[in-house]
Amino acid sequence: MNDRSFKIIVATMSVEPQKPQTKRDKATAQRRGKILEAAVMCFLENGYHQTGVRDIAARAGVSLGNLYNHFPGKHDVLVEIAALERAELAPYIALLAKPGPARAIFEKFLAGYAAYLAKPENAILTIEITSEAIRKPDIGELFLVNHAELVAALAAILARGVEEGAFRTDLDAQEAAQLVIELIEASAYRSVLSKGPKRKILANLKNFVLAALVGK
Amino acid sequence: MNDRSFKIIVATMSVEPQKPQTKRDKATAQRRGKILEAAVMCFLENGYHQTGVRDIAARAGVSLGNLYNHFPGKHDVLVEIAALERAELAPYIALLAKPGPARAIFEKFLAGYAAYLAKPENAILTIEITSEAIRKPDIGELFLVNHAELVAALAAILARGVEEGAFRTDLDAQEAAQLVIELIEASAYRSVLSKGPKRKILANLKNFVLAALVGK
DNA sequence: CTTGAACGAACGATCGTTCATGTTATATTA
DNA sequence: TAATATAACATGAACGATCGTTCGTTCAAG
Repeated sequence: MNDRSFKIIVATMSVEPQKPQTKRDKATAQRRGKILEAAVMCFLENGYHQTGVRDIAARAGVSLGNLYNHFPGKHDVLVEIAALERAELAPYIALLAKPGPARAIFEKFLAGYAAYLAKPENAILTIEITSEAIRKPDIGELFLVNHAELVAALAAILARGVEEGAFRTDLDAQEAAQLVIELIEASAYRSVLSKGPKRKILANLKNFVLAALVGK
Repeated sequence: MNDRSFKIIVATMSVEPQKPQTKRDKATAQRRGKILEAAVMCFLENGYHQTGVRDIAARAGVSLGNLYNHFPGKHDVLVEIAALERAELAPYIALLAKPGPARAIFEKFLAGYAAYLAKPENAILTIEITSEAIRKPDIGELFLVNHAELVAALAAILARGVEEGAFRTDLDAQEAAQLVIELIEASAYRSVLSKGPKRKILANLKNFVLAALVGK
């Protein structure tokens, strides 16, 4: 498994505050990061419900009791991870907000976001969180906010594309954006589940989506 | 919650054999059906991992020990449910195999399958099974077989549609079928998760998909 | 001296499964 | 047909394991 995404997650979370940063605060932040990192790996390998708090603590090299000094409970660990996952979407939203020809930007976004989800660790973690979101309201809300943000950014550029004449004139930007996001994600999940060769998935996805948007 | 789908499930499973049908066999089949029905409801309400064997037994009005006379274990209950879910796809596959104009049949299929998944109980149950399929090979295989069957049937009619001139000539039927199925399913799951009004989802889905297929 | 991080034993609950023990319906006898 | 043997059904207590969480204590930093 690739450790890259964990690094990102840990890096992201250390940005948040601007505290006095005593020696102890620093150590605490590191511990929290280690725990989150360990939790992500556990959830990826065995799923949220099959992972015990002891597994996380052991993997993080932290005692069971100490984990509860840093997190109120198991659920809160997942919530924090879900929030960090959300932060990883920021670059793609930023990309969509850039100036330039709508269609070119869209294609860049499509390739980038699809590549991001093509990594099994990202896809599986998202599935795990989504699955939990069905019954845990706080996670569900977080999930929907992520989605809405991404869809809104995409809808904006689709609308601009319509104005530029790059897309069909009768395109409902909002709904099309929803569907495109869903299609990218679903396609990624399938490729993770089937474990087959995934070389041509992106190309087919691009063809299909562009046909739907351009309609020519 | 709607009890209709459970009835179907139970009815489906009673068709299987053509046994001597003693009084005891009949009672046993009923018990098994009751247990499966109860399990489905539990899984829908609380998810697979949050459901205990005792919950299933209690809901089915069966003793804990007796449940193990009918099923080897909890996992096997889910496997059986997954298999029954698969059987529910049969009508849609059959629909795709019918003769007639490809486009009309496709539109009928699209509406039917989308409507099926629009029922929360179907969508959630599928999510639950999919989620489990990631780490349980037997369920995963079952899931992929379902999918492959549906995709193959859809690909066939898309190919016919290309011949008939109803769809774009450069359409890769196999890949397009994959994507269409994924899009229908993903769209349904989102609608379940968001709990918002879902009246216009089908119309938008249809527009989008047809634009992608027809490309005009 | 105060504070909170760090620890692991312990708690109560629940998990999936097994088991000993009746209790029936069915098949086999007479 | 009536009696009996048999095998499946039905039951809930019990098992060992593991769950998430709490607690009392130690120890070092502020």
